[in-house]
Order: sequence, then C-alpha cells, then structure tokens
Amino acid sequence: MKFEAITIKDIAKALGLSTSTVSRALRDSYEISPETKERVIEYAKQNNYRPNPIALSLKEKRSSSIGVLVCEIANSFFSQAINGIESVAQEKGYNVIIAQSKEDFEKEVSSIQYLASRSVDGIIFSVSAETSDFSHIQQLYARGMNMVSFDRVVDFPDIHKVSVDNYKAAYEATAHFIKNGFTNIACIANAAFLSITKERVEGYTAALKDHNIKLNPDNIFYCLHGGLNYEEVEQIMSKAMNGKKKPDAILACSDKITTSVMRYCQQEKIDIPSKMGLVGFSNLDLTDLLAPSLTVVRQPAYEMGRIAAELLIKQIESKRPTTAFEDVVIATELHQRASSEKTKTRP
Amino acid sequence: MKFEAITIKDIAKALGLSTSTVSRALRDSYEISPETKERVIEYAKQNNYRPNPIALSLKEKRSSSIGVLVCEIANSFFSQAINGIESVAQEKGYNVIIAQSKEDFEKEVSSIQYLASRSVDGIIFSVSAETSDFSHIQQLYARGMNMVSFDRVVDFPDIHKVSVDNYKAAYEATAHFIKNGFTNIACIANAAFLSITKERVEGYTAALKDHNIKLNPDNIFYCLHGGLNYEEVEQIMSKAMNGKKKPDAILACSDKITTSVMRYCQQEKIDIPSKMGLVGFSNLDLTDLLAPSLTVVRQPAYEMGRIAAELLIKQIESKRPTTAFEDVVIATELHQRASSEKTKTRP
DNA sequence: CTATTTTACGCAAACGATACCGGCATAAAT
DNA sequence: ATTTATGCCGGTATCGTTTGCGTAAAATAG
Repeated sequence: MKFEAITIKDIAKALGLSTSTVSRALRDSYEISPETKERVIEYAKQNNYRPNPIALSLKEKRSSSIGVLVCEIANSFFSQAINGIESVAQEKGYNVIIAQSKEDFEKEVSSIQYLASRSVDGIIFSVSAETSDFSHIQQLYARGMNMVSFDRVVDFPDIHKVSVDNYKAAYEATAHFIKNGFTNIACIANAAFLSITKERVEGYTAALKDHNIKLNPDNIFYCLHGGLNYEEVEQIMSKAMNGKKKPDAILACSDKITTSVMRYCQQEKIDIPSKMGLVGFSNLDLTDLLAPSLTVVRQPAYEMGRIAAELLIKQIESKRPTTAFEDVVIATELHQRASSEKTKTRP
Repeated sequence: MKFEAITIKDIAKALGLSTSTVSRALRDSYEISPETKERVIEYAKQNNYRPNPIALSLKEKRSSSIGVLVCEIANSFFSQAINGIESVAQEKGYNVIIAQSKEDFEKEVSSIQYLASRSVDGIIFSVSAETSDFSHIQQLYARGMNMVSFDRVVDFPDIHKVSVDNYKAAYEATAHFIKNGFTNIACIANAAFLSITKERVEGYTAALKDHNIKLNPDNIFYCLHGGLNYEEVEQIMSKAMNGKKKPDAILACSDKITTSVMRYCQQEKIDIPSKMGLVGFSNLDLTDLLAPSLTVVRQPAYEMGRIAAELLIKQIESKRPTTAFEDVVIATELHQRASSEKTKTRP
C-alpha cells in the first residue's frame, strides 16, 4: 500500500495551468495574477496539498533532518537529551532520526554511516564506550558533514562540543563524601577512553588530593561496556569488596552503574550509607524515592540537547563554513540525600 | 555547509560511461560486461559511493522511514518500545522518525501531519491522553497511510493493534491486593478516553466484583493529562485522603502516576504498605530498589515495539491492501514485592 | 558472405518541485 | 504606426536514480 499525496502537477492539470505557475502561485510570486493565485491556493487548500519534502530535499540538497547517535535510547539521560533535541528540531522544521550504538564500536560505525547515507543535514553524537578510534567520525566530518559532539565528546579541536563540567561534578561529589566522613572512596567509572571518564576521574583524584587523602589506584574501576550489563558492575564490586581495604563509599559514574551498585549492595546486604556511601550520576526522577534516597549528580540533559541542536542547526544553516567553535560546558547539580550521609543508617 | 556525496554521475564521468551503465553495473545487471562491472564496482568502493536515498525515495515513492508518535520519549515504557521499533527498523533498512505529543491534542495533530508530510511510509502511534477525537488519524488512514495503533489503541476495526492485556493486568493486580488483605482499593487511571484506561478500570472493577467487594465509584480517579505533572496526582491523592473512606491501597495505572503517588505518600508520611498498599504500572528497571520495593505491572515494551514495527513494515511492503488485521494482545507481568504486602511494614 | 541474434552500452523519461529564460498579449510611449 | 514596457504565464533544465527502448558492434547461424 502506498500513500499517494496530491502534487503540484495534479493542481496544474486540474486548473489548466503549468506547474511553474502553480509553484509560483503557492510561493506568492509577484508574477502571478491575484485571481490565479486565489484559484491555486484555494484548490491546494481544499485538496490538502503539501509540498513533497523529498523532492525538495533532492533539489535543495538538504533533507531538513538531523541524526542523533546515542548509545542507548532507553536511558534517562539520553532520552531527556533527545527530548531537548527534538524540541528544538521541531521549532526549526527539522525532524530527528535516531540511532543507537548500544556501546558497541561496530554498531556505532555502521549507525553513523547509515545516518550519513540517509542524507541527514547534520549529526549530534555521543560516542560509545568502546570507541577509542575516531577516524570514522573524523572522515565524515572532514567530508563536510555538520556535526556536534555531545556529552562524551571527542578531542579534535574544530568541532562544536556540548558537555557538562564533569571534573567539577566528580570533584564536588568526592568532596561531599569527604566532608561527610568517608575516607576510602572508590570510583567506578565508564570506559577509560571516554572524555567523561577522564574528566570525572580527574575530578575525583583532585578532590582527594586537595583534602590530603592519598589516592589508592586500586580504588578506580572502569566499565568497558559502560555498565550496560549488571555482571560488569557485579565483578567490579566483588573485587572491590574482597580487596585489602574495602571502600566505604562509591562514586558511580553513570546511571546504569549507579543502579547496579545499589542492586549489588542490596543483594549482599551491604547497608547504604552506614557500610557504604553512594553518590551516583543519574538522571532518573525518582532517585529520591530509593532506599535509601540517593545522592545524585544530575546533568541538565534536556538543556544540553537543546543547545546541541541549536548549535547544529545554526551550523547547517550558515552560509559560510564555521570558524568559531563552541565548547559549551554546563554545570551539574549535586542533590544531597541520604545515601551519602555516613552518620545516618537506613530508616 | 553542505555534505556533498559522490553520485552515479561522477562515476560515469570518471569512467567514461553513461549513468545507466553505472547504475546497472552496481545493481549487477546481466546486460553489463564483467569487466565494466568490475571497473565500476571497484571505483564505487574506492570512492565510498552510496546511493542517494532521497533520489531513490522520489523515484520509488517510498522513503524507507517510519514515524513513531508517542506522548513522551523520556518515559521508560515508550523509550523501551522505541528501542524495539528501532531494532526492527534497523534490520529491515528503515529509519525511525520520532515525534512527541506531550499528551497534548493539538501537538498530536500537528505531529502526525508533520510525519505524514515528511513522507514516512507508515506510522506507529499511541494517542495522547487528551485525544477523544480520532478524525485526524482516521483521515490519514483513509487516504492510505500505513498505520499501526500501539498501546493506547483506537477503536476502529480495520487497523493493526498492538497492546497488552490491560484488563487482565488490572484484574490480577487488584486480586493480588485483595488476597493480601486490602479492602478499600482505589484506582488512579489515565484519561478516561484512552483504551488502556477503560480496560484497566474494567479489570479493576471486575476483580472487585468477583471477590464480592462493593465498588465505590469515588475510588476511581482519572488523570486528564496522564499524570505528566505532579500536581495532577497530588490533587487526586489529597481528595482521596480527605474522603469519607480513605483507601488502603492504590492501583496506579501509569509510570508517572506511580512515582507521583509514592512521592505524595512520602511527603505526607503515609507509610507504604502498612497505611497504603501500592501497585503501579511501571517499566522502570529499578522499582525493586525503591523504598519499599514496588509491586509493579510490567509491560513488555520492547517486544511490543518490535511487533508493531514488524506489522507496519509487513503492511508497507505488501503489494495488496491488507485485509486481515491483527489485534495483538500481550500478557503483562506482575512483579510482587513489598509495597503490596499489608502485613509488612517498611523495613 | 549475408542474415540474424546476442552483447553491451547509451539515450531519455520519470519521480516533484523550483528557477531561469523566454514569449505573448495588452497598454503606454515615442 | 512602431517600439517599448509590463504583466502574466509556459517551457525546460535540474537534483540522483532507475528503466524501457534503441542501436552499434560483435558473434553466431544459415
């Protein structure tokens, strides 16, 4: 079955005009007499005419669509970000095509090529946890694709970037732990390649240093697959808990890692926060209802999505090549709750 | 800036051939000599040629893209469903264009027309909480757009539908409450128009009846805006709690409503489950970590998305008009946890 | 050695919309 | 009366790709 829409040709035939006349009438050209315009517009309205965007795309060499590549849609941070992207796109007349990498390098490469081959006008992307080689992105970018690096940003210079202040976020979370009396704080981060991982680990180590706590390198753990599966975090936790010096607090650097740590602690009957403090990066809106209520670093995902989309569309619609590249860094919010209050036990 | 890809014309010029020959060589036509084929394919590969999908769409009158209309992306149920849709779409060479209604009727109408005007080959839609008039959908459908009604299904007959057994889900949840000693069970449902609301309320009332509990009509509440904002639920809860007979349990019929009820109870110091039992429809994957752990009705969102996408694509690719319409109804899962165990108090 | 078939390719139309170029009226100006 | 101007509209190329049709050269048959 096919959905057949009315075309400019149909209108022309019905009204005994040429397609050019109809086209001009609809675009309100001065070359068309008011009466003809009237006739055409009336007929178009009655028959619910809409210009075929595909034909327009072919002619204009632009598709009015933007691609979004994230590792996972069903993730509160990314779905909120997509929400922001979609809202801007809608305003500016673009549609959003989404693709997921599932934290898999191969799927990221194929997804991004898929987006490019679908003639999107630009791409907002957040690289997968497995991605250490950026050549697929660099190639596409060099060939003129408009791109905005988002959240997990790449390190080449001439590209718009939108991210949060991960260093500060991790620093504050760690300092918060220390202030609350935790001394042996572990950090479970994402894959080591990622910008967010590096920055967060740096913030974590800097906070320790500034508070005269000696860094124990064994307290830093990396999730190669971004904590997508529970087992990854489980292994790390059991390793941490069986080490010489068990940590008394954990900074969990992603949504998935945070919930996995909580689940592990519940299963192993490790009480939070009395036996184990926990601060997690999370964008879920019910972390206050968890047992115990969770201290979280919240990222302004929606806002980030909006900014990324605005930058991308500005770049798409700019006549001249972009020369000034923005590196937008937004602040996170630390929501202090029960999971990081050492003195309190579970209610 | 524009992204310029290599075309069949470029290949033709470079190799001194006509575009038709190149086209046929790439499609492995028997009319082309093996040597020419070899040359063309080699050149195409080296220059990373990809057929322009827009030109193809124009010619084939299909865009290989499907639209998805949901009320909100940043909602665990819908993001998981989109995940399922996207996975099938990817397999079959389609891309997914998403649009949100935000539970707003006007936005739903414009979104769905936007999708149609973007020449999608088909649409998977879940109507907004405000939608009682389906004429915008019916018109589009009558004009030949391929459509699959999803989750919140419409009631016209000749259309594919994918939903869960809401009646049974609500029946089981209510029966579970009764078995656990709750007697005055309230039901906070979505907007009254919605299929899911009707079915869930029916299941709820049937369970009461079958267990010889007299239905109190004041125990049924509707959220006009789908519980998108907390205030809506807050008002309902305070009304319920200030009534003559306070309910001792609540069946919350959506993700948002469920968390809002929990939040209300926490703020008002209403202990769950001793003072108030709670079962919620939810697709969040950390409801077991809530305080107390939450008894939920879980919907197989991913699977539903996959089935809807498969039905839609089958319909799109079918030569003949569809005559047999599927009404797929999938079972939900009731995860029994602490929030519905009257005897237990909060740990 | 001619007649016919086969091979291998090019030409051009088509999809829907736009835009440049041109043309035909009528009216005004010379 | 002829030119010029102007209002109004049509023809056609274009975007990238596919495909039916035409055709030259080569291969085969008679």
